[in-house]
Amino acid sequence: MAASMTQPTVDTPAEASSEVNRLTTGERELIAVFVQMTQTFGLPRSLGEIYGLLFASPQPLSQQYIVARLGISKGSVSQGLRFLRTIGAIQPVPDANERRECFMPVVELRALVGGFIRERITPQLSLWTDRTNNINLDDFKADEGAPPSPADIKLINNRLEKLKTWHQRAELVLPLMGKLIG
Amino acid sequence: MAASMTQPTVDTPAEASSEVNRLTTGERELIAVFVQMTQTFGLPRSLGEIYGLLFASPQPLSQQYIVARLGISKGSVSQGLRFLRTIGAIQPVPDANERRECFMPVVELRALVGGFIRERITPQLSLWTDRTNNINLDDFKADEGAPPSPADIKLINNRLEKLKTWHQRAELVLPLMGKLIG
DNA sequence: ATCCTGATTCAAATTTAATTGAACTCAGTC
DNA sequence: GACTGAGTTCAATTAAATTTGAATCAGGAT
Repeated sequence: MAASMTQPTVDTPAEASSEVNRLTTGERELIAVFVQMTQTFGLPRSLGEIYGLLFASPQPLSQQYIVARLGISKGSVSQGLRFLRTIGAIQPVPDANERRECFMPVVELRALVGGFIRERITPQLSLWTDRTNNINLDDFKADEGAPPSPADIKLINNRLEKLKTWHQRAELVLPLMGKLIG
Repeated sequence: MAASMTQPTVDTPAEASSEVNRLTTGERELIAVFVQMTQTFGLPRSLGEIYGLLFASPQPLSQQYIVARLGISKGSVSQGLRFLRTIGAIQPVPDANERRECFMPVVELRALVGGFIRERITPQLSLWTDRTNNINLDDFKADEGAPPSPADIKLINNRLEKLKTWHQRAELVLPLMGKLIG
C-alpha cells in the first residue's frame, strides 16, 4: 500500500524524526491557520496543531502517528484529542483490525462552534448567573465610613438587574450560535 | 460632600492601603463575576477587576482611584482602561473641572460583545481568510516519497473549500452577534 | 499469569502571558 | 521655563498555563 493509504508505523525515534516528522508545506500552512484560530480563542496551540494535521490528512490518524508527525509529546496529544472529542471536533473511526484508534476531523463549523459553546461557555454561564443572583444590595454598604446614598443604591440595583438580563440573553442566544453560524 | 459622592484623593501609600484599598463585599462579589467572565474568554483578570469596580461604582472613577482601590499597578490599569475603551466597554466622562479623566461602564451587552468582536475577532478573521486563500493544492505533495493519490487531492480540496465557507459564515454572522445578543 | 502495545495521568519543567514599577512624556501652573 | 501631577511605555519580574515524560494503567495476545 502506498504511503498515502497507510500511515507509517513509528518504531524508532530515529525514524520518527527523519521520516515521519516532516510536514509538507500544505500541512504546515493549514496547521498555521488553525493554530492562529485557537490562539484567538485562548486555546492551547497544540489543539490547533492536532486538528490542523487531521484536517490536512485524507486518512484517519492514530495518536502515535500524530505525536511523531508533529513532534509534540504523547501527553499533549492525548489531552488534545480528548478535548477535541468532547467538543465534537473529531470523530474516532471504528476499525476492528487496527489495535490503535484513529481519528478524522469533523469539518462542520456548526459542530465545532456548538461543541465549544456547550462544553466551555455554557457551564461558566450558570456559575455567573448563580453568583450574580447571590449578590445582595446590602453588600454594597461600606463596612465603615459613609453609607451609599439611596440614589446610589438605586443605580447599583439597576445595574445588577441589567447584568441579569445579560445572562438571560446569553442563555438564550449562545446555544443557538452553532445553528446560526453553521 | 459625602464619600459616596466624591472619590477620595489618594495621597500616600499608607492611606491607599488602609483607607481606600478595601473593597466592600458587594464590590468583591461583582468583581469576581466579571473576573470569571474575562477568564472564560481568555482575557487578563485585571480587565475584569477594573470593569467590575466601575460597574459597582455609581460615580465615574479616575485611573488613580482604581489603582488605589484594586491595589494593582498603574501600568495594568492604564493598559486595561485603554483596552476597555477601544472595545467600548467604558466611557470617559467629560469633566472640565477635574484634572484627571474619569470613566463609567457601558452596561449594554450589545456594545461589549460588538466591540470585542470588532476589535479582537474580526481582524484575525481577515488573516485566516488570507492565509487560507494562499494555500495551494500542490503544497500537499510530499517533498519526497509517494505523492498523494488523486482521490486524496480531491478530498483535501473539498476540505479547503469547506474551510473557506467557515470564513464566509463567520464574516457574515459575527458582526451581527452584538445586535443579536443585545 | 505475563508480556506487549497503546493510552492516560500528573508532577515537574518549560513556555507564554500578565503584571509591575521606574523612567519617561505631556499638559497645565506658577 | 522649571515644577507638578496624571498618564504612558516597556524591560524585567512574576504568575499562569501549557507541555513534557516517566510512571501507570488497560486490555489483548502468548
